[in-house]
Amino acid sequence: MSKLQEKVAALPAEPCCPALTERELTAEEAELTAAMFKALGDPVRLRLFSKVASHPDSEACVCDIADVGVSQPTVSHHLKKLKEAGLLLSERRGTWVYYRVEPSILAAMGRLLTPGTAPKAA
Amino acid sequence: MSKLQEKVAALPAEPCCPALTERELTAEEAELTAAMFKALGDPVRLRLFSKVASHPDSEACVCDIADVGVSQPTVSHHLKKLKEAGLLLSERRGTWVYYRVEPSILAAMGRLLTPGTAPKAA
DNA sequence: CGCATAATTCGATGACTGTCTAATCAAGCG
DNA sequence: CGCTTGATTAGACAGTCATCGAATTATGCG
Repeated sequence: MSKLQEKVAALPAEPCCPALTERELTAEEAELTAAMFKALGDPVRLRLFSKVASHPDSEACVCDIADVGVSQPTVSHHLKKLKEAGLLLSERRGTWVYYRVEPSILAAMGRLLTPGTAPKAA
Repeated sequence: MSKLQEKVAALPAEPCCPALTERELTAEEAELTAAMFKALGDPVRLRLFSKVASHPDSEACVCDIADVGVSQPTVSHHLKKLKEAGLLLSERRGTWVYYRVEPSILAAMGRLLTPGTAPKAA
C-alpha cells in the first residue's frame, strides 16, 4: 500500500483522471482511481464515509459515527483506510479526533462517472 | 456473493440510494452500494470498464478489450464480476461476446457522489 | 501524579480475491 | 463431422483484508 500511498499523496489533488467514458484509462490512472473506489467498496467504510459526509460541515468526531456494528478498533482501521485513499482528513481537537471529507474529492469522483461522452458507432 | 447478487438483481434499477452527503446510508443500502464501488475497485476491472464505456455505443467485444496485461481467463473472470455487480451487460453475437455499460448505472453512481447537500453547522 | 475516557496500534486468524494453467463449451468453416 | 478460434469454467495457490481482543498512546481532570 505504501507506494500507492505515495502516488496518491503526490497527486495534484484536483483532477486525477478523465471520465471513464471519455477514453480508456492507462494502467497507472486505473491504479490510482481504483484505490479510491476500493476504499468505498466496503459496506462499513461506505457507511462511515456517508456519516461524515452527511454531518454538518461534512465533519464528525469518531465518537459520533462509531456505531456501525463493528468494534472500535475496526472503525479506526477503516477510517485510516479512507484517509490513506485521500477521501478523508483527520484532526485532533482536544479529547476528540474529527474526520472530514476532503473537499474536492466528491466532485472529482463524480466527474469520473460523467456519462455520455462515448462516441456513437457509424 | 449470491445473496447479494439477488438483491442487486431485484433493485428497481434506477435509484438505489441517496447521495452519500444527503444522509447516512442504512446497512443494507451500504451493502448494495459498496458492491458497485468494489467492482470498480480493482485496476484491471476499472480499465476493462473504461474500455467498454469509452467504445462507440458503450459496447465492446471481449477481443477488443482483453489486452490489459492479464490472461484471458482472468479477463473473463473480471468481466463476470462487473456483470454481477450490475455494471455491465453481455450478449453473444455469433463468434464474439459483447459487453456494454448498463445504461442508467453511470448516472446512478454519479448521483451518489453529488456533493453539497450536507447541512452547515450553526 | 493517578485515573478515566477517546482513539489508535499490535498481533493473530479466518475469509476472500486475483491470478494462473488446464479443461470445457460455443460458433463457424471446410 | 473434425478443426480452429473465441470465451468461459474449474481448480489451485499466494497474497490481501476485515475483524477481533489486548495493549498502547493521548488528552483532560482532580
